[in-house]
Amino acid sequence: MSLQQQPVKEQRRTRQRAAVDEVLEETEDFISAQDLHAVLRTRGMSVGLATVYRTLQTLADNGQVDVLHTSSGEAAYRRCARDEHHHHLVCRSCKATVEVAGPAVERWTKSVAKEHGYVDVAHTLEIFGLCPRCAAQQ
Amino acid sequence: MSLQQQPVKEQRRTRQRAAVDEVLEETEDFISAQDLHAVLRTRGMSVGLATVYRTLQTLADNGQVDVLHTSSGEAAYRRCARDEHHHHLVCRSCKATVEVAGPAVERWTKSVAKEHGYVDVAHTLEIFGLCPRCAAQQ
DNA sequence: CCTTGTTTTGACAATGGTTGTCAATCTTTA
DNA sequence: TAAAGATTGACAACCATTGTCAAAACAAGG
Repeated sequence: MSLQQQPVKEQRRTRQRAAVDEVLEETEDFISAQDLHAVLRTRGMSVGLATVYRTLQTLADNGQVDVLHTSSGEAAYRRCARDEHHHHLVCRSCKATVEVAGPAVERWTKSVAKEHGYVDVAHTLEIFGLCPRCAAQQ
Repeated sequence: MSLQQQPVKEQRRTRQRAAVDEVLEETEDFISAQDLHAVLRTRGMSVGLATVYRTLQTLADNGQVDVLHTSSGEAAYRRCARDEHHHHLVCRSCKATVEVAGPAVERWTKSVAKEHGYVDVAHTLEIFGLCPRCAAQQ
C-alpha cells in the first residue's frame, strides 16, 4: 500500500473529521469504518456512519491513510508511520501490524510488468500471519 | 494466489457444475460470480445464482481456481494453468491475465514474517496495470 | 430399472458493507 | 454579519454474497 503524495484536496476543519482523525491517530492497527464508527459512538463523539465512510475515503484518496481489504472483503484503514511506499505484516487474529519495506519486490513487480508490456502499474502485497502473542495463546 | 492441493472433497457430477466448469475452462481472464452467472444465462445453460456462488466457493476451497479480490471488493475467479503457487499480472481495463512466479518474493515474505516472529504465514500479491493492447487504445 | 438415502438445486429472503440523497447545518470568506 | 459553498446525518438504496428449505437430481444397491 502506498502513501501517494497527491495534492491534498482542501477541506474544511470540522468536528467530525477531527474526531475520525483522533481515533486513527490513537489506533495502532487497521480498523474498519464500522468499527471506527462504533468507537466514536462509545466515546460520545458521535459522527454519522456515512460521514465516517466519506472521511476515510477522502483520507485514503489523499494518501493519508493506508487501506487494506480483509479476506472478508471489508476495508480497513490505518494511519501509517512512514510516508514512503511500504507493505504490511498483519496478524490474522488481533490485527497487530508491522510496516515493512521491500525494495526488491518493487523492482521485481516493475520488471515483470515491463517484460509483458504492461504500463501504469501498481500492486498490492500484504502478508498475513499470527503474531507472536496470538501464536502463544493457541 | 496459491493452488493448494487439498484433498478434493468428493462431489456429485451435476449439470450445473459442469456448466460452471465449462465457462471457467473457456475463460482466459478472471471472472466474477455474477458475470459467470450472466454468461450461463445468455447461453441458455441457466444455473441458479446461489449455485454459481457455491460452486465457485467449493472450487476455490479445493484450490481448483484462483480467487482475486478486485479493488471494488468483488471476488473474481480463474482456472489457472500452473498448479504451483504463483501470482497475477492483471489488466485493469480488460482483465487480461499473465501468471507470474516470483520465488524471490516468496522467500522475502517468509523471512520478513520470521524476523518479526509471525507464524502460519500467507500473503497476497497482485500486480495491476494496463496491458499493451489497452494501453495502445488510450 | 426402481428404491432409498443423500446431495444439490434454486427461488427468495436476509445480511452486511458501502454509497446515494437531500434538506438542514456548519465553515469560510468577503 | 451575511452570502456562498461545503459538510453532515438520517435514511433509503445498492449490490455482492450467504442462508433457507422444500423440491429435484444423483449414486448405489437390490
